[in-house]
Amino acid sequence: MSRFGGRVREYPWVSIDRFDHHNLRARAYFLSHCHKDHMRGLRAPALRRRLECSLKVNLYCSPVTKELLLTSSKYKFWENRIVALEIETPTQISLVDETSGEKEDIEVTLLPAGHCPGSVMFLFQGENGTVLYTGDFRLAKGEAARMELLHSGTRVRDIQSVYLDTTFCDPKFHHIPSREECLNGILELVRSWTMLSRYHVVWLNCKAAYGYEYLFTNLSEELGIKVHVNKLDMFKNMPEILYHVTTDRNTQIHACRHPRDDYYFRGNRLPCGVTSQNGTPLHIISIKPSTMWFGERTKKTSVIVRTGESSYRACFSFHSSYSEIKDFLSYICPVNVYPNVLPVGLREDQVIELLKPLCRSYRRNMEPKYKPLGTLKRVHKTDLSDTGKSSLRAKFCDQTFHELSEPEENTVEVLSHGSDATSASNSSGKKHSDLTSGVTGDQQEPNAHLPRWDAFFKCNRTDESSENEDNFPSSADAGGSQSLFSDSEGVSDSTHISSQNSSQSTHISEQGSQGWDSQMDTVLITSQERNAFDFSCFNKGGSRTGTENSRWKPVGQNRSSAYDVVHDLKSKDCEEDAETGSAQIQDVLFEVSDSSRTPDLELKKDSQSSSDFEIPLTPDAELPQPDKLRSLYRKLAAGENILNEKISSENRFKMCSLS
DNA sequence: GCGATCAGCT
DNA sequence: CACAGCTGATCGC
Repeated sequence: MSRFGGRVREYPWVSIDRFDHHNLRARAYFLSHCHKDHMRGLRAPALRRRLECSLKVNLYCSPVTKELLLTSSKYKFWENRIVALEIETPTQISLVDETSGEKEDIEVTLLPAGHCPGSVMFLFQGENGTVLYTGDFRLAKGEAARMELLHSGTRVRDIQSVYLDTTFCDPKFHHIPSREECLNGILELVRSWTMLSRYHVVWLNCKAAYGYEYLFTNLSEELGIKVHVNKLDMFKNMPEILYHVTTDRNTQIHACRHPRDDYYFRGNRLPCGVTSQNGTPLHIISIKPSTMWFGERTKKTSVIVRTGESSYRACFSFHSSYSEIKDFLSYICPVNVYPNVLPVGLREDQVIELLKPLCRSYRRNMEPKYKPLGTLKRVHKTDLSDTGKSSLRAKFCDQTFHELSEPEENTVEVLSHGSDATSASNSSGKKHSDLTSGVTGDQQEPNAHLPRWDAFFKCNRTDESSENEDNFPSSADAGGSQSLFSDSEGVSDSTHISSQNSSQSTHISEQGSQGWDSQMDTVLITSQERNAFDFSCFNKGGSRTGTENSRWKPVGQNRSSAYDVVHDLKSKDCEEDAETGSAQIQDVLFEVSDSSRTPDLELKKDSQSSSDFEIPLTPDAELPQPDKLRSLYRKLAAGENILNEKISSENRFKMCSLS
């Protein structure tokens, strides 16, 4: 939850995502997206009165956010004061003090944030420097490098301060499976269930908030089944969403809600009340999207976990993972960073310690030579529908904005909101146990001269080969190490999957003993890249940067997602389930399983499952030399066995984490 | 009666 | 397992 106070220190006349207290005096308001914790005070009488007396005060947001906001009658009084700004279109705004006539100009640019429909980040430019307020965001690695307007010419902009979504800024959320992987897992589960019969239905147990729409649209698109929701009038002007949702309860996918929906579900009833069709009782499973639940317990490849006879958890996140945050921030490399959110279980000073190494002057002090900031990775592809905007953008790019210059003697300021930097001074006490991993997260940079696995393989995939030529820390594309395992057929794939199993199943049995549903069959779904997804619902009419859907597509990935039965505590119960379909679904789901687990792979799994997300380097292990690595890669690529050359699977992980 | 705040519950 | 909400109780205006 956002604890941002509303103001950035560089531009105190604007208020963002907060509308109470001191924000009542702002000269302009900004709303990044339509979640309640970013709308505090927005419909309060105090602000309403302010609006009536100050005729020049406006609220700026994206067109989709405006649409969603005005669907609720409680915000109707804003109607004539909301200015919808197009995405990625720099706009000049005059901040006028109506009593003194004092005026200050500021330029604002909306950048897509990938958090929920209409969500944006705000890039402010003015006489006090460039400031980026991220709102809430989920951006994949390398996404910042593809945002043209974060750059000036071919270089990244000189950004003074970033006000950052730090929801998952915690090493325990180091990796969260990508949107596509999560979507894939859910898709295959829903597909498997709904195809059993027309009486097999799925309840998506989603929270009451915007952000699940792309899940609904993709399921509907892929399966041809519309999603039942309570309300859809907010999408009345968004045909790309509207088409895939319905208020007709006669459908196999439900995302409807009821105050006591859990109680309903236990009584084999959907939240909308439906329990049978034509007299035939329904077979309902629930899928609960969660991130935190996964963050603390799973590894990279488990996207779906069965938690009960007919209950599943699906990994799903609106917010960037720790590594995505690090990638984003280290690419921007601002002078200052301010966390907007306190991750659960972390203190502010701990978050700050994690972020500080990614800021500019810290890096300058640590490295002997000045490391230039990034360059634009790929020129933004202009949408055909992008009429008029490209010319605007061209005009904008012709202007000479302050080019990136060597910063003066800036000191790193990583401050808490409203505090006087007291927390910025290093408390010499004990650090969070994982803090150091944040600092060493950049360790790959000194090894830039080493051959890189992904670069090596990309040589064969010429379609995107130009993309990885620069040497950014963020250049690990679309999942880096993960794609190493899921794409290469054979040894490493099954090794990786089975490596997840032991600790996973251990954990599950713990959960089982804590009173979860009785049948604790655990299902791990390994994700496969499948790029049939459309994220257009995020920013209606807005052009998009190269989001995940425009990345490389795997060649020859024809088989559907692999499922792996990990643990079947009570196989007897499965027989009893036969009537409701649980047994059938196992047949459908688990076509790929035990055959991939050879005895020697089983032996290795323990060493690999010791840490949650990354396998740390063994302290005294020596790094392979470049020529050695090169030959290893060549052999791996050719499918040759390398095990007899002392390269255990553990070392393969190390190489993977290097690249 | 409304809003703000908090506890409790997903 | 708490992502983002809702409901209900209480208090003050």
